[in-house]
Amino acid sequence: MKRATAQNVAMEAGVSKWTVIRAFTPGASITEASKAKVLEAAERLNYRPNLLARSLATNSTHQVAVLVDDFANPHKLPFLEKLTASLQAEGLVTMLININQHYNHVHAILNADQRQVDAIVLFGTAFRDEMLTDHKLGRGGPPMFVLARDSQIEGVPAISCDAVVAIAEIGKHLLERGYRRPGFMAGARTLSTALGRRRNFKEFWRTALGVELVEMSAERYSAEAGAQAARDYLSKVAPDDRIDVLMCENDALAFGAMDVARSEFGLRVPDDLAIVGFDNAAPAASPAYGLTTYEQPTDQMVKAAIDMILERAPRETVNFKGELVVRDSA
Amino acid sequence: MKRATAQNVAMEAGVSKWTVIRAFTPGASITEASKAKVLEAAERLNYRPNLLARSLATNSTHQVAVLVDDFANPHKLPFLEKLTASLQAEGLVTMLININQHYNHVHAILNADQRQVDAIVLFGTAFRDEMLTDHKLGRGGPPMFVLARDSQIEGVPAISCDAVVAIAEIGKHLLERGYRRPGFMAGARTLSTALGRRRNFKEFWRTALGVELVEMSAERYSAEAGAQAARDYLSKVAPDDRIDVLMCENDALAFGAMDVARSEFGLRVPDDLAIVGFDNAAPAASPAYGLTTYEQPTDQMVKAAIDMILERAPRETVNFKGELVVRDSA
DNA sequence: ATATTTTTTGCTACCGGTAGCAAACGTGCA
DNA sequence: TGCACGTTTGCTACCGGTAGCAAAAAATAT
Repeated sequence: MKRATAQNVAMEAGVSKWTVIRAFTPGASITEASKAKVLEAAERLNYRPNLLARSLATNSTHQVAVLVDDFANPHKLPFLEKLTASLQAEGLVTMLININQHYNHVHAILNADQRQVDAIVLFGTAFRDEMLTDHKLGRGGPPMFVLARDSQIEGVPAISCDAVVAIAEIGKHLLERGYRRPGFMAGARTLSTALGRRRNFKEFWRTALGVELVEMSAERYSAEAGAQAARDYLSKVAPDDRIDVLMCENDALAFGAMDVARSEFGLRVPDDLAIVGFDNAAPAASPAYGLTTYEQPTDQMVKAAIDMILERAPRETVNFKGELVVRDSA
Repeated sequence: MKRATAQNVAMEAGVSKWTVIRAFTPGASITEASKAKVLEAAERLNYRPNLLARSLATNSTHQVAVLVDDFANPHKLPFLEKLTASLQAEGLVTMLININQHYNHVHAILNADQRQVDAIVLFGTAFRDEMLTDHKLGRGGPPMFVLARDSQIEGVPAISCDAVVAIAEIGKHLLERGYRRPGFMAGARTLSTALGRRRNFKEFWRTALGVELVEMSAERYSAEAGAQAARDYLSKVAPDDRIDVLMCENDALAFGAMDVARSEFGLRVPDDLAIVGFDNAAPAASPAYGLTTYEQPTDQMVKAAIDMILERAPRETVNFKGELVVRDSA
């Protein structure tokens, strides 16, 4: 059965279609009598306005494209939950776009643009800045934002957790606990801008103690990749030459690294090797891991993103301060 | 700057707007010459077709609403990754809808319907069947599907993992390992249809050994809720009277239960208490948990769902066989 | 060269709403 | 009773495409 349109309801109620529209427009000029008549007819025909047609006419879809590429990170899920809930509370709907080998940023952005989304959020996705600057997609297209990641791109504000402050806090804590031989595990190496944490961490130790950071990198941001990177390092370096603390770019890597250190090399954490993560993903709190990590202020970040989308706040890069969560692993 | 329309490109290229449209319609009747002319003009004006207008005219949005309510379950993330990737491979886009206190199924379904989505997928969400049957939303609205959960609802096919087979396999395994005093931890208790696993498990033990299942239930489907439920049980029941194996309705609950059993009650898993989960979420594979669990055939399920959405397969309830993953915990 | 067929192009009508103007209506007041 | 005024209703034009028919142009046959 075909859906009823305003025109159908109008016939049924014996009025014009514009009167029907008015009955469904809050604050429109219409008498109680005709409104009741229309609503009753609408009920009978099971009519509800077609938002597609409305979007076309008003030039606003109330849809926001959210691009995600890192589904291996358990931290994404609660973050995504908050983001979608907050968007929905503002009457916005989430178009979730999975960025992968078969569907890259350019595909995604062009498609979202053609669908007339109100905004595009790059949610922690890994991309080379040139990709966005080359394709001048800005031209009258939807505004773009980078969430939970840095961005140096002109006209694309970033909403993120202040990496400088975060690393300083973590570094200070590790220094106080007496760690002296730091290591850092990064995820996918290819991305210039994604490496803020590594750079800051390296700088910290150089300045504080004059020591060089031992760097390793995982293929991807996942526990398996973290496990493999840790395995490579630990099997290559003799116990006495090893680092005493490993900071991982995110918790997923840290879980993998900790698993390998404990079960494959018999190391005690933190006594033989301390481990620090980043994100405070759910398993970090479990006694099985007890991971010392850094929690991003996701509520603030989500709020800020939405304020920018709705133009309630200036569209410019902002950084929020997170919080060090000290547990057993360091 | 306003976006260019087909009309603008037509002026620029010196043709009619229908010729422009044809240049962007694969297989349309148009000479190479005018196509080239149009594409060049389009490039100059940065034109790309407005999919909103197309959707309105063709009565098809290529959008699929995916409703999710259980963001505490880490298993959701990789599943969602597959689902979105597969939808995108078919040219469909995912509208991710977060079901919670402030935004229930009726809201979500009505909204998705108004946005003219091509299909609605209830992805493992908890709802009372009446909710869907009362509101006769089917009337010309988009087809609905239940994914990764049972459904008895007329006209709403379910794509799920065969609970009977799954529970039989798990039960058989536990029986062989010599467990004799089974317990079951369910998530949110309110849902009649969601309790298939519990019912089958109960039935299994009754039939096999004539023993009664010890039942407990968590507030929600999360590690914290699982931890609390386990804590309640273990602190209430003396060691000698306790169950020897606990099957949890999903892995999230199992992680919480295992954490509490080990770290708060000093129990060895599986010696003092064996634990079984369901889903094979990522942490289950970690040596920190080594959880025996049951893996749903997510690839098959996703494929089946998409085949139904695209009407490449009959729209009827299907069950797939999963696989028992035996690890250390049972 | 003309007639016929095929391909290409342009056209009207339509998808289901919105914006804002103009006519119709009802009411209060002289 | 007539006029001014505010409210309600209906109207045209539009958002940016699609469908399918008719006219024009190009290709082929006679």
